[in-house]
Amino acid sequence: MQNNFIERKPLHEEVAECLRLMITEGQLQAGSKLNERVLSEHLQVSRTPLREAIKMLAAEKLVDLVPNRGAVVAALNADTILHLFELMSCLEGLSGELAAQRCDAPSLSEIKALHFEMLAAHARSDLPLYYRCNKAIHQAINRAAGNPVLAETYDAINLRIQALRFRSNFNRDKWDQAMIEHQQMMDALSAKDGATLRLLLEQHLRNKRDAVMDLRLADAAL
Amino acid sequence: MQNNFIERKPLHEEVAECLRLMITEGQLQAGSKLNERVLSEHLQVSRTPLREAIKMLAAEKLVDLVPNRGAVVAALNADTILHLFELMSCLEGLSGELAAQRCDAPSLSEIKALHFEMLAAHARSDLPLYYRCNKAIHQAINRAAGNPVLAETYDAINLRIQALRFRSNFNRDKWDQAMIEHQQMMDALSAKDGATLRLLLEQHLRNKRDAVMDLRLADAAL
DNA sequence: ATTTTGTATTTTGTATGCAAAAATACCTAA
DNA sequence: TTAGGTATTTTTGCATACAAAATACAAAAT
Repeated sequence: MQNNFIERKPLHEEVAECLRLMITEGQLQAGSKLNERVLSEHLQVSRTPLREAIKMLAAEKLVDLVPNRGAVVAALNADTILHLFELMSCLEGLSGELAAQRCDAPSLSEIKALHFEMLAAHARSDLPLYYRCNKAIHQAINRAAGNPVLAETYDAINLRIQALRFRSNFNRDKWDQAMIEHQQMMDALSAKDGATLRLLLEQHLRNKRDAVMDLRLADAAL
Repeated sequence: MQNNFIERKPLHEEVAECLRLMITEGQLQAGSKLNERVLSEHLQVSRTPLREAIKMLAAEKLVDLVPNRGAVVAALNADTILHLFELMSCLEGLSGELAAQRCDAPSLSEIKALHFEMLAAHARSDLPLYYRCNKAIHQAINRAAGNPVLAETYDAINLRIQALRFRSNFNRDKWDQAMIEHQQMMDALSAKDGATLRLLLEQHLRNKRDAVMDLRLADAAL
C-alpha cells in the first residue's frame, strides 16, 4: 500500500513535528520559553518557518502566545487536566461505541492481536512495550470507529495530555486492574456491544485521570 | 465584567480573525485559493503575519495547505459533514449533561430569558434574531457546563460547520419542531435532568444534520 | 489541429533586515 | 543595601528581499 510520490514536507511542518515531539517528550518543559534565535539555530532553519510552526502549535494549544514576549510551552493546571480528561472520556466513549458498530472482521482480529501482545507485555512487566501496545489499541479502535474528524480531535486532546509526561511508575494493582478493564473492553467489542464498550472506556479514562492526578500530587509533595 | 487592559492584539491574530470571518461569512468560498499577494494588499499587512494566520487556520482545519501551492478554503464533502455532526452531537450532548449538573441559578435564569427571546423571534419569523438567540443559548449552555476545553473544542468544530453557509430558508415545519425541542430542553435543564438533556441535544443535532444534508441535496440539484 | 517544449510571469517558500518592545545590566540616590 | 531610574542588550514583530516552484503562454514539432 505504499505510494510512490516524492515526499517534500514544507519546512514549517517538519519544524512543527519536531517541536511537538520536544514538548511531549519533555525536552521542552511546561512553562519554558521558546526562544526563536536558540531554536532556529538548533533546528538550522530561519525564524520564518519556525514562527509559522509555533503559530500552529498555538492553535493546537500546545503553546501559549504572550504578545511581544513570544511563546511558552502550555502549562496545565489541575482544572484544565480534569477538563481535558472529561472531554477525552467522552471522545473515547464515542469512539468505542462507533467502533463496536462499525468494526470489520480484519480490524477486530488486529485489535485482538494487539490485545494479546499487550497481555504479554504486562506479563513480562515490559512497560515501554505495554505503552506502545496500549497506544496502538486505542488508535486501532479510533480508526475502526470510522470517523476521521473524531480521530483527529481525539489525537489533538490526547497530545495535550501526553505533554504532561507523567512518569510511568504507577502501582501494580492499578496496572492489573487496567488489564481486567481491557479484557472487558475486548469482550464488548467482540460482542459488538457499543453501549457497554462506551461505559467501559469512560470508566477506563476516569481511572487514568485519577492515576494522573495522584501522580501529580505525589510530585507536588517532592 | 469588563477588563481594563489595553488591548494590543498581534497582527497575525487580527488577520486570523478576519480570515475566519471571511470564510464563515462566505466571502471566501470553499475550495477557493488564498492568494497571499491579494490578501495582504486587501488587509494592508505584509505577507509574514498573513502567512502566520493562515497556518493557524490550517491547524483549525479551516483551510488546507497544498505544498508549494498555498492554501485553499477547506471544502467539506458529505462524509466529512456527517462526521462533523456525529462528533458535534456528542460534544453538545456532554455539554448539556454537564450544564444540567452544574448550572447555577443566575445562568439558568439567563438561559431562560434567551429562550423566551428566541420564542419571540420565532413568533415574528425574525430569522436573523432567531439565529442570534439560538447561538447565544448554545453558548450559554456551553458556558454553564463549566468545561472551557469542551467549549473551545465545540467552537472549533462548530466553526467548520458554520463555514458551510447553508442558506437559512429551511421549512416552517422543521422550525416549529425545533422550537418544541428547545422547550423540552429548557424543561430538562430546569429539572437538572442531565441524561434527558443529553438525549434531546443529540437528537436536536441529528435533526440539524438532516436539515443541512437536505439543503445540500437541494443545492446539488440546481 | 494538437501536443510538446521552452520561456516569461506569477506565486509560494525561506532568509534576512529593521524597528519596537522587553529584559538585563548598571548606576545613582535615599 | 536597596529602590528607582537609565542605558544597553536581547528578543520579538513585521516588512522586505531573494530563491525556488508552479503557472501561463507562446513557439515549434508531430
